Amino acid sequence: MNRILPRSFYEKKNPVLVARGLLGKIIRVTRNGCAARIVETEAYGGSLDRASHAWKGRTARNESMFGRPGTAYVYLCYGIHRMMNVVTAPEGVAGAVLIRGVEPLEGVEKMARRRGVPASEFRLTAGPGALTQALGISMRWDRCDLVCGPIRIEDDGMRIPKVKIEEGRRVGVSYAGPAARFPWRFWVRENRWVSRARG
DNA sequence: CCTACGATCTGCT
DNA sequence: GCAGATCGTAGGG
Repeated sequence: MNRILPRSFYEKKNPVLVARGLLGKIIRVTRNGCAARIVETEAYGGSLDRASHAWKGRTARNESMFGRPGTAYVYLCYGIHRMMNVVTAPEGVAGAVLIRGVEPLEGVEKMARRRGVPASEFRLTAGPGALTQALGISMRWDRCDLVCGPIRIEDDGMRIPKVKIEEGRRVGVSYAGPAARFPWRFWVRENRWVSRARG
């Protein structure tokens, strides 16, 4: 049986550790029966990370980033795409991990219908905006609990060997000065469902 | 009130 | 490689 990741998993002070640790874990939307394995993540920090929404401080938009570890931060990007993050820092401190790519496991036909592309295609769940659409994650799930809420992150015992984890620069944050070069993006080497093959 | 813009994706060149 | 889609947020007047 799969084990739901405990709150302690998310309470590490460094989002980079959680970003690495989430590779190979399973995200499950209990309501619609869809599940997928996480193969690509990015870590985001607080006031010291210019690429982070929390860089300028606490606002109504990024409020959930300061919330309880093990909850979701879902936001709208470019007016079109929903982005799914896992809050990782202690309450009151900003820190999150963006889920950027997942490998479909269950409910694949539902995912294909939501996306409007064949289930066999790479586009089904590669990319942060694509995977939220595939899994049916909307703004309603902002701030929801990932330990006992409608979205869960599980461990089925699979381990990604260290040599199969690659790291590189985060995507789409070139405006962020030195922070743009932080190697805070992680993905599973040669996995088909990684949004971009290299960093 | 008004404006600029973004942790993206797609389709076309 | 590039433009367009599309809208909530934040900051300025």
